[in-house]
Formats: sequence, C-alpha cells, structure tokens
Amino acid sequence: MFKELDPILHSQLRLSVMSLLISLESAEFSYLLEQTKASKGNLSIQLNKLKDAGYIKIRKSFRNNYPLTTCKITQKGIQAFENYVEALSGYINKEKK
Amino acid sequence: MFKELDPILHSQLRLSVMSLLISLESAEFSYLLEQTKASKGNLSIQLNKLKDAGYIKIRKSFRNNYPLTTCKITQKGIQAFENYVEALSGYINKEKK
DNA sequence: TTATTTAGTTTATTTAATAAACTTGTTTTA
DNA sequence: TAAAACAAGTTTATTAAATAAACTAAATAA
Repeated sequence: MFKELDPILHSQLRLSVMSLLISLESAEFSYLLEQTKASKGNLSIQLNKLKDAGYIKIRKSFRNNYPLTTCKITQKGIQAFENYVEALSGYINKEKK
Repeated sequence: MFKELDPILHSQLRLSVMSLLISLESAEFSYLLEQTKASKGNLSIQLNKLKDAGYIKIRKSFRNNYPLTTCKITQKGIQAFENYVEALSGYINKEKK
C-alpha cells in the first residue's frame, strides 16, 4: 500500500537541495546556503550524503582566490527525485487506491 | 522559499497512519499494523507522538476480553495534514514559484 | 498447568539532523 | 606588516528520532 520513501530524499534539507538542483541543473554552495537557510555545516554534510548516493556531483574549484563548490544533479538523482514524488503521492492523495 | 515541513508528519510511519486515518476517520491498532507493516513497538510509539501532538485521539477499550486500541484523527490533525501537503508541494512541484 | 497467543508498552540501540567549533587561506586596516 | 576580520567550507560533538528487541499482562489452547 505505502511505497518506501527513499531515506536519502526524505529529509527537509536534502529535499530542498534536490528541488533546487532539479530546475537549476547547477548551483553554488553559497546559493544553496541562502536558499535553504541551512547552516554551513549541515549543508556540507547533506551535500556529501547526496554525493555518496550518486544523486549529485560536486565540483571544487576556485574563484577570486576563494574556494568554490558547485553542485549538479545527476541522471540518477533526477530519477530518484521522480520516484520519491511518485511514492509520496501514495501518502498524500487521500482518495483511496 | 521552502516552507517548514511539520516534523511530526515528516516521518514515513506517522504519515502513513495519518494518511489512513484521514480517509477512514477511525482505525484499530491491529489494522494500522497490517496496513503499515510497522512493528508493534514502533507503531505504539508513533501513535503516542501523534496523540501528544493532538493530531489523533486514542481510545482504549476491550473486545472479547482483549484490549482494543482505536485511533481517530482530530480536526487539528486534519489541518496539520493539509498544511503538510501544501508545504510539500513547494518542494516537489519543480516549476518555480 | 504450562505453553502459546493477543495486544500492546518499555527499554535499548542505531542512525540521522543539527549546532558548535575548527581549518585554511584571503583581505582589510591600524 | 602584523593583527584582526572575513570567506568558504569541513570536522567533531550533541541532540533527537526511528527502529528493533525485550518485556508485560491477561486470555486461551493443549
């Protein structure tokens, strides 16, 4: 009856990040920080979980001598997000079956 | 941009329970157990959290000499569920704004 | 009468989320 | 030019939540 909700995505912050990345395709650490209002530590950790799951790719470079972290959603991430949304609908669409 | 997701509802098992109760209006412990496939211990705890939040009422009685636990969603619970669904849509509807 | 089953609850363990502190290097300013 | 402040994160520690395992109490079956 109820499908499993992917635990990687069933987290407010990680879901926010994925939600942003799915329309942007690419975003900087600082952008995700301001959009999600998360702390830097928390964001850092959750980005790494998404990376470990293969849902995003993280690219590290420099800009104006400062480190620059850029994230991009992967095909696997897009698929996982779509599956999650599909599974969720089984919970929130009250009409039975 | 992203609304808070009510932490009481942002849990697979509690959301399953609320999803069932919102259409049934009343359900027994054993029914929730089989529908959600949760363990008894976990279900017991999560039902109490929903009760503590005022989202459900728990009625204890007996049937055929055995204890019978019945759950019913409250108006507050219905409202919270609707708010949760509304907030979620901000995460999963990819079209911006 | 001693297992077994029903219908749960409580305690303990594991995992996850968040906050606080730290790191490394850069820029400003006294 | 040395000290202070800032940028962009990471690591460690703390808190809280989810789940599993063990327990309880009464009822029924063997």
